[in-house]
Amino acid sequence: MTSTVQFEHFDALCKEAGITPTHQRLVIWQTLTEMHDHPSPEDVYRRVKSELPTVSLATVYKNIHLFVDTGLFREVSMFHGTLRIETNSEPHHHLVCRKCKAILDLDADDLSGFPLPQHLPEGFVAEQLSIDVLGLCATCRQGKP
Amino acid sequence: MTSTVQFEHFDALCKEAGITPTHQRLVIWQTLTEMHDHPSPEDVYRRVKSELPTVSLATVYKNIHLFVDTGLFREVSMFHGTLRIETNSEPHHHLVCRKCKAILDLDADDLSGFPLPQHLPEGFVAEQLSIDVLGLCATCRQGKP
DNA sequence: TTCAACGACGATAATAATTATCGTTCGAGA
DNA sequence: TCTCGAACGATAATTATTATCGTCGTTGAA
Repeated sequence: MTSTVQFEHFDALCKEAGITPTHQRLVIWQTLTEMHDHPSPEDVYRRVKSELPTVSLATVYKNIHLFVDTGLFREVSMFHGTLRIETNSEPHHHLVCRKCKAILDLDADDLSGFPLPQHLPEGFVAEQLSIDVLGLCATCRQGKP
Repeated sequence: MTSTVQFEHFDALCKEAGITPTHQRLVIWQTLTEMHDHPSPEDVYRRVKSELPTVSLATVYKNIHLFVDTGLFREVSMFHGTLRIETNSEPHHHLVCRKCKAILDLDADDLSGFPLPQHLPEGFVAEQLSIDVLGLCATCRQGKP
């Protein structure tokens, strides 16, 4: 459901990022904001195609990378062979099952108050922390204790 | 340089992990312990092949996964499309350049005192934390300020 | 408003990484 | 030593991703 407000918001984001706001990009962006997990490019493609049947998988890839490069979305590929996109814009971290590779979000509160490290190699500028808690999910614990 | 001590150590590790200690596995394991960075399977293959010319790339892949699954090594694939193996056994975290994807190790001291989170979803058992500091390395900062 | 220039799109070929298959060989226990 | 199942090597197949290229859409200038 494309509202004018959403479109204008997207338009502003594109201007800020210095990219052209096209119809395809709008739909891909909307789709991403409506998905509240960590979809793969293929997942996104499937949903976008239902709204925009002629879209190409390559376009989805190109624009996901564009969004990630310009900071509209973030990548979260930890422990997956495949690219995953972070659609949750709230500050949070991840819980990753080392067996089934499921990714669960973890409120930032639970891992708050953590300072950016002080002793970095010469010239490295730290921008953000990515914290993953590795372990076993309930389901996988059944199989192998 | 395979010493008896090393071989016995590997033998014990295999027994503990419940896997058969073969010659190929020994060489792959040794190679990994001698590399102090985050090699790709292809990197490992090249080195192993110099010692064991008939080894197959598939064998390297199979055994890397086996080592990772049984806990002899850890995977570190963050922000890479490709599998990387953690060969540094000291507790530490990573510094990742978001542009060139370089991975640098960060002593655990610099990120110490971090508690495992308390409010986990029902049934999830946290085993370890993986902390990545994202930013720009000195080289990449030159190109795009 | 119209038009040229350039970037974006879609289709698809190509590449890179990884995994599966399968016949042969090796290692551990009887 | 012998036997069986697991591991190996060679390679085909698969999967994910990226590049190519002709066409189309968007934007800014006239």
